[in-house]
Amino acid sequence: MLDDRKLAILRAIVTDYVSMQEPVGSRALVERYRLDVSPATVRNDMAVLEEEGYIAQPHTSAGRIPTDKGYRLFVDRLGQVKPLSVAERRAIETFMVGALDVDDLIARTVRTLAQITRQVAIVQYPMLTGASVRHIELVRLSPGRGLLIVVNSTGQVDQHPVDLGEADEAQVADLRGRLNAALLDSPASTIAARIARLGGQLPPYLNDLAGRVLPALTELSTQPHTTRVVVGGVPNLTRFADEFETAVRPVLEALEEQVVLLKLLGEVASAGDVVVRIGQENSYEPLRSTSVVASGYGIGADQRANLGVVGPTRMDYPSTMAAVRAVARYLSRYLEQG
Amino acid sequence: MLDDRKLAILRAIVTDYVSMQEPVGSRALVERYRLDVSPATVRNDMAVLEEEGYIAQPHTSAGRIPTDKGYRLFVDRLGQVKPLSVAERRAIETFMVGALDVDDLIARTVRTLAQITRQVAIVQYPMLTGASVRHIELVRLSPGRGLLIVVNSTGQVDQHPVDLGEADEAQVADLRGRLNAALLDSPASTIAARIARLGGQLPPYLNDLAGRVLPALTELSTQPHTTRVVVGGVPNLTRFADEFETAVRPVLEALEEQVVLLKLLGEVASAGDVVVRIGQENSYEPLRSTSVVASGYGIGADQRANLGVVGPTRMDYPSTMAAVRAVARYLSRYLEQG
DNA sequence: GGCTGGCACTCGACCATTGAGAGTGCCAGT
DNA sequence: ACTGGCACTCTCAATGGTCGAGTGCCAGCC
Repeated sequence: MLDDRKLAILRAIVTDYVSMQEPVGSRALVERYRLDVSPATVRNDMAVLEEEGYIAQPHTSAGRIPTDKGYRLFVDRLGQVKPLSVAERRAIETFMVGALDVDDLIARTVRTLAQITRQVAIVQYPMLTGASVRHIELVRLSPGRGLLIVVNSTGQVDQHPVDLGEADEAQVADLRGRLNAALLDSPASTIAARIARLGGQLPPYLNDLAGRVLPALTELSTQPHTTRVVVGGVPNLTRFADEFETAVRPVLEALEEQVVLLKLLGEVASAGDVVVRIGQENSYEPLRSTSVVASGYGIGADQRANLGVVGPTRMDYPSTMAAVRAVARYLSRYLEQG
Repeated sequence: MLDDRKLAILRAIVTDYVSMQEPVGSRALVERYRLDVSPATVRNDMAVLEEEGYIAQPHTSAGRIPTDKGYRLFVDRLGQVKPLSVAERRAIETFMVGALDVDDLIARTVRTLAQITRQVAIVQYPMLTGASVRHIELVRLSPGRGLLIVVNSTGQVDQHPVDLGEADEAQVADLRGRLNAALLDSPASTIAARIARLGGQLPPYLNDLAGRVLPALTELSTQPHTTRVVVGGVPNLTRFADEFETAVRPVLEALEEQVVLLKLLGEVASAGDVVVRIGQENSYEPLRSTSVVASGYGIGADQRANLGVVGPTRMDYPSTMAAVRAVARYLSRYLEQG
């Protein structure tokens, strides 16, 4: 029931509204996009599009704006691939040349993504499945309280506090030695099994301590750093100063909640390619008036970390999607090369 | 030239403007604060205060608002100590009970400070001078590139990438062993000297490598974590939605620049007590229309880390200063107790 | 049957006018 | 030295009128 012309009109409405930021009428439409029909015809088609719920009027006698449903159709069927500009491409390529370590790499990534999309960027720390354990440190901070630290071959450092129970310094040193001896240079893929095996071979006097430490170690070495996200480009939110109380505040609040961001990225970027969540489609209530564009990234097929941007529903989807995809790919490639 | 009554009027103006957020006139002043004189008298005094530059009129026939100079006088001589409310005090006490480690402690601190001041909070990572080196790890990531990691007794983990030059795995392991043997459990106060001494005792074949690693190690062990700050309470900026383009955007941009924040805190909080920078007094241009309230904190007299808040010049200085001071003290005490 | 030009209609944006109110500065009087 | 009174200024909110963009509908045309 939506013929080609109606789709073309919807595409034009989305495009125009995104770039002009104000409702678009039938006359402007035929003038700016070569539709080769009269405004009256466009109006008839727009009436149909409105009935079907793809566009809406803010008020009578104003132009139309796309609805979430309209954006969805646009993204799924109408968006044309928009290649990145030379400057954008160069920005991506430049940003990682000087990365010192993983922290720095992620910081640069989030900065770059925010810059080229001109939106708020979110990058989750990568899972480095190719990494192997380089050192395990078990520190006794005070009686009962300790800290477990795992250093892997990429230079990533993960830590987790542990309750040491009644263990004394000697027991801690004993276990630390055994852990390092048994697990050093284990690839991440086999580490869980090795930890389990080690658990059965320990002398009885270490059983209590091991029972407290080993679960944390398993968690650390199989899900390193997954719990951290980095946010950048927050100042870009000031571009929407008009809808401040309604839209910006909830977004700022969401951005301070690591847990929320992780859940958000996790839900959105399940498949390998770029995924878009538009307005109401977001399950997290305060972000119902924004869109999220995200992608998984990582080494090989095992992409379990995510990155993306958050912006207004009226965003330039083709460009944003292209940028997110490009950054995700570059980052993956960089990680593969070490 | 400023008699008591004029000072009382200035205090009343500041107090009223801060709570009401709008210019205050002579009538309202005598009504709300028991000044025991007529509005006309107040007007005369206000004329003097305006001449001296302590207050200003947004436009003719509007009330007066304090200038930066007026706030300065208020903070220096007129602000009365405002004790924290029970709820605030309890919030501070509660926030650290469950702190797992240093990261968690800092995260909780920034959250608490943002919550009770209702402003943007900034907390710098603490210098732990009482700490001793617990483990040194030197990892070779790829030929030439390496990572130096220092774990201290409080569970804090610092890392720094190093250029390993031509060194092979054996040399790296050799140096790592010597570093740990020589430096383990060194208190931070003596570590620099020990590193220097060790440098002279190394066999020649380690000279090149040591020359690359030792400077980084010295830096890490004497200035651990000082380069990191954590920001919280950003959503509070939405309370000033009116002055958006002018004030909020530059603040958001500043908050993304760790370097700027460090410099800011460093400049402000030099002495042990709470320090206030008001508007123009800030050297960093984009923050010229905001005020910074900061304090040093740390263990003993050796307070070299800082925390504070950033807010509009029209803030409640007594309350904010009390909150910053209280949080700084609690945090210091907590760190001392380990 | 689908497209088009024409037309009456609606409604928000914009502008000028106006009145109310808050606040001031000044001055004469106590 | 303080006060009451007064004329003046200026902002803010409300009012009302015009303008124009945009629509829906309809009759006519290809």
